[in-house]
Amino acid sequence: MRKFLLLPRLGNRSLMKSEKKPQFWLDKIAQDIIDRREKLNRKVDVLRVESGIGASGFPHIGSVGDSLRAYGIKLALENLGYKSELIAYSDDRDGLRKIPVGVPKEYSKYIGMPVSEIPDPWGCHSSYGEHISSMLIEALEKLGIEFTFISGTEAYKSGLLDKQISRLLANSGKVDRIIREEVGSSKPEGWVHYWPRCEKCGRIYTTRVIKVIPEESKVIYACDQEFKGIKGCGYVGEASYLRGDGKLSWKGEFAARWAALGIVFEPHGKDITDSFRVNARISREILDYEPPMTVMYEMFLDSTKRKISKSIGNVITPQMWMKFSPPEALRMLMFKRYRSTRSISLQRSPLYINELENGVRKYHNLERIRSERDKMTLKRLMEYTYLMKGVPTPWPYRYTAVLNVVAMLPRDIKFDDLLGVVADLISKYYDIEPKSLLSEEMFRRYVYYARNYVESFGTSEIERIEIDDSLLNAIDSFVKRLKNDMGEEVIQDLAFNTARELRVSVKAFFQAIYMVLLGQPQGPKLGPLLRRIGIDRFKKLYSRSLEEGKIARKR
RNA sequence: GGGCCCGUAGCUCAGAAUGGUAGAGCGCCCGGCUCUUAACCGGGAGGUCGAGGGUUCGAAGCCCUCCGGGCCCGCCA
Repeated sequence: MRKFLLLPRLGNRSLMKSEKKPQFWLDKIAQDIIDRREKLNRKVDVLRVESGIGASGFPHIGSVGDSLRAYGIKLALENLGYKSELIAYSDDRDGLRKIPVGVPKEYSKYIGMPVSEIPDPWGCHSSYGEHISSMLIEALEKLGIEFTFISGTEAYKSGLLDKQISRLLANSGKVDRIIREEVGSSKPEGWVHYWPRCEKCGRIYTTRVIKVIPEESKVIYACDQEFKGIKGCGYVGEASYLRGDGKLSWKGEFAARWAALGIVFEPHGKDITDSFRVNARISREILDYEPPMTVMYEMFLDSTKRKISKSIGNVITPQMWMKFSPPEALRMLMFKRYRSTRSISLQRSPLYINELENGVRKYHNLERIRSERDKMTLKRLMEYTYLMKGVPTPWPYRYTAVLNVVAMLPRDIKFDDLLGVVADLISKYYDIEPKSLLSEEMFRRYVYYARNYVESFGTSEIERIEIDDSLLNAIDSFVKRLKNDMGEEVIQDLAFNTARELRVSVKAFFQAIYMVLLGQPQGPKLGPLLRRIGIDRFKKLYSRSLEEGKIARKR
């Protein structure tokens, strides 16, 4: 697909001509990586893929999407029989650019300083940067991603990038030219794209390289630039560019990392497309390293198609996701496709879970899928969703059922009690022992997600509903016949018999009752539900709805 | 000023590298079932593939122009 061939163009198309079989995108890219490796005659033991993890702003759902997709490629490469490793590279050498919400305003004094050298506002980690990246690491672990963590700061200090830095600085004129050709630059011509750290004020974004002295691996710099309203301290000094006394600008840093670590794949968001292009050229033309393959993924929008932004307050963090749906649902969403997964919304989490359940079920019924392509896509999607460790057999109950039950129960029940009650109801629903439900991890998680969902989003409010005359008569008659001492089965039978006797559609009859009861056209099995709610309470609810005009007669 | 992405059924999107009878899921309509479920089974309606032009025996796809939506760069990443 042309999109991910954007950077490294595969020359030898005929190579693949014979294999016209459609492939899942992760498999396809992995195969391309292998083909290219042969072509470049690059012999390395471990094929490394990379995902950059931000350390300056709070992690959001898109951040883990990047890592997840990179991890998918790692799995795909291993699936082809190669060793692979995911590098999660923390950008904790980046300077602080702005103060995120929730961070003290005084922190503006740290603007322009590397986030790894700024104290942790929450006091639990050794630095601001470490705190932020630990949040992301935690999320990645919850998602079941295995990775090797590299701190940018450590990378610089250990000299990991020294060879590349030296080469970039020795060729700084060429670097500047490439940047100008690709994206332009407002800096004066001949600018050295490197940030020395000012030894006096500690900032990196207020400095300017005056001279590069390659023989001594150092630069002369002046701290006289302005960044975000912060003026440099005016200090002039010299700094070694080896062992971490500064930082490459993004116009070259990716390239240095790729070359130093031997990265063969790294996904990127739409917002840094240009950056990738510049780095690809720098990598190829200056560092003699053929840049990694990549995919460009879209930014996430919320359900109203607005850009996710902190100021609107519609940010979704991985932690928030985990409150409403399982990690595997997120993995499925991210693996499903890599571009145009445009909107995402926690309110739609029941949908995502439903999709997961459907996927699992279909996986065990692959022969039913007619189209070969769809069959292959679903098969691989589910295998990747479960990280190649095996797709579980479908569980016999559904999240929507759990959600319906939780939604109609009082909100103030303690969680443990809620579990019991829900297990009780669901067991009637699906004819499973409550005990075996309670022993299931997935079931407990479902109740947890459902409770959080109901707390955050509630259920649809009953507005005014119109019910057909004949249906309403049937419900009337059903309500009249209901007796306090009726058991679940009796109630259930009564509902069916009433509908049949009065010759109304059973389906419509049930839907109408659920509308009255829950404001939605379906719900848990009626008998147990009414038993649980209480016959009297149901009768009162019904007559009150009639009196208040919430239920109207449609003729 | 420069650059990128997207536009295919009511909705979400496949299909585009390699041109060959327009697809799936959901929704909707009809029917079935041992008749509540974002459960199952069968069938159906629904698309000038954003517009126009070009190349071609043949274009959703390739080329050009335009329209619409979104994004990035010219601070930083």
